[in-house]
Amino acid sequence: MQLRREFFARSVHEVAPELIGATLLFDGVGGVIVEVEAYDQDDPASHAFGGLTPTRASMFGPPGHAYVYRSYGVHWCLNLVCAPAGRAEAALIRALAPTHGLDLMRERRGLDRERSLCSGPGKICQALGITRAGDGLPLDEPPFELLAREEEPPLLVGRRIGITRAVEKPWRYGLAGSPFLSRRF
DNA sequence: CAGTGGATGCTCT
DNA sequence: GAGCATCCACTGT
Repeated sequence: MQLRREFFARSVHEVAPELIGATLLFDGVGGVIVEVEAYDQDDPASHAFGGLTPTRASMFGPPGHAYVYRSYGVHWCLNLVCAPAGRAEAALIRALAPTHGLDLMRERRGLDRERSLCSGPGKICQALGITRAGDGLPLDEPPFELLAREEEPPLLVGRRIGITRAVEKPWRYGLAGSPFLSRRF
């Protein structure tokens, strides 16, 4: 079942754990979300912290859309904007279990093992072909497709990765037992 | 398997 | 000019 835009119009702290197990596709290529992180505007590690800038505009809403940013000048990273009205919050998609379009992913990522096709936010965008052109697009229309999970999966919770501020917040969620995580919890 | 360091280029001060 | 919500290759066990 397709996730509707209203699904994302809640706090990221509610939505992010519910994204684990959902299926994310871009132009028909993608897989099951196995790792996400939550960021909100009161969080010093967040792009929303410190206010609106042109490249970060998508993070400030409306919810149910993509926020794509460039990381370390090299990689693209995908967020799903999840926020109640007036808030700037988003879930960073950190890892997928690949299910759709594996050949295309391998081609885009090089001669990679299935395990490392989508085990990191930069890897996901490379494998799915997501660039700045995807920034601001609605998540309930092509090229995006988001399918709800059928059952509630066993969750892992831990500290976020790769940040220097607010490192103590337990806002990283993962699918327990998945071999496709970007790092172990 | 864990830890380290370089590449990379854009954004904001 | 500093600082990155990263990745990969390389090292050492």
